[in-house]
Amino acid sequence: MKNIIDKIEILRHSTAHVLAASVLKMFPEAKFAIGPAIADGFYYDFDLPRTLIPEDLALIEAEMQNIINKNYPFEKAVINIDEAINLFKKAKQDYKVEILEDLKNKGEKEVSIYQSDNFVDLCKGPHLDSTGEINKKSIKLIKISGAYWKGDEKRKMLQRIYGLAFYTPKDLKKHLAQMKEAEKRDHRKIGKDLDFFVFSDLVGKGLPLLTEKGSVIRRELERYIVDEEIKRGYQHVYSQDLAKVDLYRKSGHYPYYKKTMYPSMIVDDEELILRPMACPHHFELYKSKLRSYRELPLRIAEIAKLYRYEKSGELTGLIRVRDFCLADSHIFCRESQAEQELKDVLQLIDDVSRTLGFKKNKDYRYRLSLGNRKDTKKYYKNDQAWDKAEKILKKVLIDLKAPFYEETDQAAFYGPKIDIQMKNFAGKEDTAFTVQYDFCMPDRFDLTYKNEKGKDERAIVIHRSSIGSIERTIGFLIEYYAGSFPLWLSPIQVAVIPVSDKFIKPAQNIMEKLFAEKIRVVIDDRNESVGKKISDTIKQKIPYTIVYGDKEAKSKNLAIRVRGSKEIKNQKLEDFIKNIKNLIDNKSLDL
RNA sequence: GCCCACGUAGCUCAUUUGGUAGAGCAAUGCUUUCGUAAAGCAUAGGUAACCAGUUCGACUCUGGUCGUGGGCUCCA
Repeated sequence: MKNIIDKIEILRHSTAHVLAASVLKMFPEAKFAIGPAIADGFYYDFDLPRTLIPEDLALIEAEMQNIINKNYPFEKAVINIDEAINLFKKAKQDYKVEILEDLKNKGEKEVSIYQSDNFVDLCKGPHLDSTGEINKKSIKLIKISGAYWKGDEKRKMLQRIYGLAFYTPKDLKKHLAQMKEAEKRDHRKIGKDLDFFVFSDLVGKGLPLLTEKGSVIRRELERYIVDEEIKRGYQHVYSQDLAKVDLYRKSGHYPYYKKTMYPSMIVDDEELILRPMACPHHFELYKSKLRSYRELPLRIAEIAKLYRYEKSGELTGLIRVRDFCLADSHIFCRESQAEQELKDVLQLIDDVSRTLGFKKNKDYRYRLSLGNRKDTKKYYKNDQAWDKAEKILKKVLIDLKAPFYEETDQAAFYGPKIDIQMKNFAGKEDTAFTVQYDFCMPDRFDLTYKNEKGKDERAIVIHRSSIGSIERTIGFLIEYYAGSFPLWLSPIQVAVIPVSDKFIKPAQNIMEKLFAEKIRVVIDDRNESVGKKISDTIKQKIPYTIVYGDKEAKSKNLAIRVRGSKEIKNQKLEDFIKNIKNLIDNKSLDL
């Protein structure tokens, strides 16, 4: 049953032991926490007498090489758990003792320990036979960071060392090259280089300012999604960014979300707050009149500005901000309609993703985010409803043959959800879009409709975002296309370059004709060489560049350079306009 | 928020142990009027993130604040 992934995990975990052994040499009083294999490598958490500095990594790595050279065997011994506790107590390994006591409480009778040279570690294994099996040229320590013991921010912060480990130096090199490529595609770097967004210390952290170019991208995405949703039967609304705190007390968001909400402000006798979500606003819209079963499903949608006080260390570029715009919607329906609505939402998300160029399975996958019945603090208590909701979400995913995986303890407090996880070039995943099944809010807000018999019935709410947070989606797109946006999203679609001053006038005429057709066009009439201007349009990733001079004036044909190609296409202006408008209207991914 | 690292011109970066800043690109001006990845010359541009402290003297050392990055935790 062992496959290659398991094997490389053995290598990675064994390398973590070698790391720990090296750290022990440098710091005999070091305390050891845990050191698992992770994607691409491993880490180990230590409690050390002093904080590590980056230069330490080279020293530790040198010691690791040494241990590998010595080819120590990994020797396994199975011992009684009380014996193990005594052993690690004597060694003053508090963290290991804590792990052992947890194991003992769970009923474990004996545990295995592994020894290599003088380093003994509690570990269930398995391991390589000896340290010499590790190729010392295919491992590398990469970074130091802090990490809470047991992931609990109230516990001590330990020092974590991350490393990479592969079978061959070639694999390591390949991985490092990929990391470099990801760095080049980093939306923060490209966003700055191509002038999409900026940050200002004075405006504040987590509050990006979209430049004109970035704003074009946002406007196009918003127009697209609003039109698309209206086509599919959504009612698009505008509601306000401010609301009384009472609204969130009623929705029940307040106790759960208090930490991520901005503090309230008191104006006259009202206590107001910047909204962290639009749900309750849409509920109030729903409740503004008596609803009939005939109106359902009722889909209220909004490009909603939301404010969340994210911890400062969590902010990154456009991916995680404190003030963002969510393509949000709440679908009010009968329980019997929920399955079809969920399927339609997933279809919408698929269509949106395809339009943006993201590929299912390759670029994104589905996460069925489940609750935890035992955690009544985090989740609304109603076991039966949770079971039902989780079942229906799973059924929908299976029916649609969607590639998904399950994760517990990832649900919203009011119900389980399907998260669409987008993978970036660095291999990390972020939630792009989300679909949630809510049986809790309808109770709290008393969301009802009149059924066929004129009796009140409880509605179900599906929360969903189609194109996600616009900011985050722009971030994904920047990285996905490395700034070379599809034509319809390109801030500048066409650049016109007159060969010399003599041709500025006719070039302006061309520009005006394109402009009149709502094509985003600029003219580069700077006193620079043609080569220089071409170089600039390439740097700016402008899809089409038209060079205009004597030849074009005589032939009435345009010389068009298409992004990504060195060849020059010749085309009449009318044909070019027709062609490009067609590509824009179809949101073509090709030029 | 916590651990670590970082913050020098619009951008990318120099300034070897403390002696008050320099380059390329960009910008502006002039020359050139140019054919598909960077023409030439000149000019201007800095309270070294901010605030204290140590020192005869701080970009450099110390402390604090703000911001950025990588993690932890959290999440759209």
